[in-house]
Amino acid sequence: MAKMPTVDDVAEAAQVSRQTVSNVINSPEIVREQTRARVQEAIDRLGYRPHASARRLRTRKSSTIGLRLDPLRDGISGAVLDRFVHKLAEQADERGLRVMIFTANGADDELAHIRRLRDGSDIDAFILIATFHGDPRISWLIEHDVPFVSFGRPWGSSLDDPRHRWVDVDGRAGVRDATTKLRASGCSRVGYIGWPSPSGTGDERRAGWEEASGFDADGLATYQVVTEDGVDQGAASARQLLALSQPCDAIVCASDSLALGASMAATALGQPELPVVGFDNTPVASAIGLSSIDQPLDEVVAATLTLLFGETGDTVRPNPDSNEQPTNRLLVPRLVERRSTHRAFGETTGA
Amino acid sequence: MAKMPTVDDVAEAAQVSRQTVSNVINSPEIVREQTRARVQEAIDRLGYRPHASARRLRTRKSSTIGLRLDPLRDGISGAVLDRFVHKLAEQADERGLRVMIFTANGADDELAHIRRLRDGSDIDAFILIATFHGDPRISWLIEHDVPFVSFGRPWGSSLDDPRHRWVDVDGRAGVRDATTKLRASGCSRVGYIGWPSPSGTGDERRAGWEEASGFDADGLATYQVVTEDGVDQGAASARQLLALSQPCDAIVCASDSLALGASMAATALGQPELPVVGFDNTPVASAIGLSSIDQPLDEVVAATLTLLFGETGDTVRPNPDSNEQPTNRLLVPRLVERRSTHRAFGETTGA
DNA sequence: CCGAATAATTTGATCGATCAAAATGGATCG
DNA sequence: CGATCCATTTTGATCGATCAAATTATTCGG
Repeated sequence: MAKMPTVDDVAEAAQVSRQTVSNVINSPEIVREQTRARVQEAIDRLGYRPHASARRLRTRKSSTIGLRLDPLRDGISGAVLDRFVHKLAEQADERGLRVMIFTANGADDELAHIRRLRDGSDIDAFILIATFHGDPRISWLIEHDVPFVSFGRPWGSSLDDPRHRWVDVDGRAGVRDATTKLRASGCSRVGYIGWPSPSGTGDERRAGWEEASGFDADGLATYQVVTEDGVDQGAASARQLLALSQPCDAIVCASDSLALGASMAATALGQPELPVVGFDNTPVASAIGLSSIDQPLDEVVAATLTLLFGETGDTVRPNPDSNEQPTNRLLVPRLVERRSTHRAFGETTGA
Repeated sequence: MAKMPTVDDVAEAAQVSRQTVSNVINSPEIVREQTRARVQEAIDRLGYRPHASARRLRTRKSSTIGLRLDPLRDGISGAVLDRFVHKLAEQADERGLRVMIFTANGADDELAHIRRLRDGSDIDAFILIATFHGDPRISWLIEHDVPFVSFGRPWGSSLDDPRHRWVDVDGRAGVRDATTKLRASGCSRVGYIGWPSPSGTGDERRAGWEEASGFDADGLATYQVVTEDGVDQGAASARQLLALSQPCDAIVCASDSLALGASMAATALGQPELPVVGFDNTPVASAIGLSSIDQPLDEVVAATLTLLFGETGDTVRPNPDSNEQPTNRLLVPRLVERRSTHRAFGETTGA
């Protein structure tokens, strides 16, 4: 690789001082237009690029976001996080930010990584995904004053500590709307397949169904099945719901995995038209024409970056300590309708 | 954030010079044990961490790998790349390397990004994924002497330019073995569903089937269907293969999407036991019990890093210009057997 | 046309580490 | 005992940029 030109090289070429070159790059408005043009020409001609490490050393910020990739889940739902990662890379780039990824085994290991990256000034801010009840990372990050935003609301304690900025998707509203829609289109007994409690996201989603299902206490108990995530589990649960004396005539699930299983079971039982709705709008859902509740990841990422860096900036804002402005965002998901509910909704949407 | 200690702080605390502190960290073997221990104690006590940017400025290397995330594919198969990313983050970490991700729209945009990151000394080396025929990135990177390795062999020209280091998975062997195995277990007419030519990976996979299928020219033409990727396409193709006067009694597919469709179609036609094999071992395959050919991503990543950095090092090796040592690796995938082929193989493996 | 105020540019110091070379301290040996 | 050699440690310079303060150029009112 040829030796890269430095500010001094450009300065000499443009007959100005190094600082002026620096100004042309960082605060062009304070440089006279005529000078600016001359310097810019030299920059282009020499192919100058600021040396990122030198700049970071001096300015003491790295403009880099750290993101830990969750351990691979075999489940289908891991795909959401992958989409999140992708969107993050995209939008970070637009703000002139970099994204660095790492993996860790468990929260402690993750904190060790964060500490190392943070202390080495490698990374300015972190994004946490998949928060859980009593998440030790949150308190540690607050304690050590490391700027961060979590994708996932706090569960349990410290529910409205303004120092914890977060973005989340309102799964309850998503499920509620889907259920309402199914009922409005004529389904009278909408069943639900969800995860065992306590599960932050899972409980929210179930609550959405309960609110909109129109069942009384008995009905609520009858028309929901609690099970671990998985295609087989979804299939078994669906068979259960369809074997009732008054079988349900639509099913909403806490995940696409469950929905896929439910859908296959329904087909096997000769009811391929049974409306089934999943959650997360994973590639599988789109591939097999399964309606699913889609998390608005574009907005999630945008909100995350805004909370961290402000509307357009690329400088981290410190952990807030007052209630001056909102420190969190709860976004509403939307139902993507596909074959699996066309019968119910009577529309035709591309798969 | 409290001010971080520097080498000088540690030096003072341990009553040595800054260089000795530096040596303790970078070449402990040249420091007297007694001194080393004292310095180490001071490092631990003060919680010192080298400032990454300062080090990079001086050493002129960033120990950072750049990776472009492909545009999101809606297909199920995108999952392979996600797994790749994950493994890469894991193994890079073990070598003390960092991974920085970015996105781009098309090869040109990607090159612009690469250039920027490279010129800013942000990144030492790049990993390319999803190479294609006449890939412009390859020649550009070679031309500009940017160290890189591609996951994906070169297609078309420059087949054995030693300056192009690559790692790939031998899809042909994978499909061949799966086909052979099916035939050995009693299937006499193994069909194939694959992508239209020309497609580097697709053509290789098909060739594997052709080599092991045992068909004559007529049979080869009859028992393969060419189609775009997709679940619906897989289902349609499978129906076609099963409607033959001599229907096939097993199907191998170029992807899990196709295989999923084929499997569903077979079930719908009352043949749920028809052996179906997919490719990529995506989460869906594991979720629904579909046998699939698994790319050994651990090995792929290990080989990639070895080609770039040597056996254990963390320093990039320049683009090689001679044939001294191998500059590529072709790895063999392995069949993961699940429900979809249990009948054929007579085994019981967990899903 | 002068001096104050403001704009534009330059100079010197610094961020925190490592490199290269010089200095120190012992051990070895004739 | 003194010269030599090796192991260990220290000093001075440097990587490429930006900050803070100083300097020079320009504008404007009276």
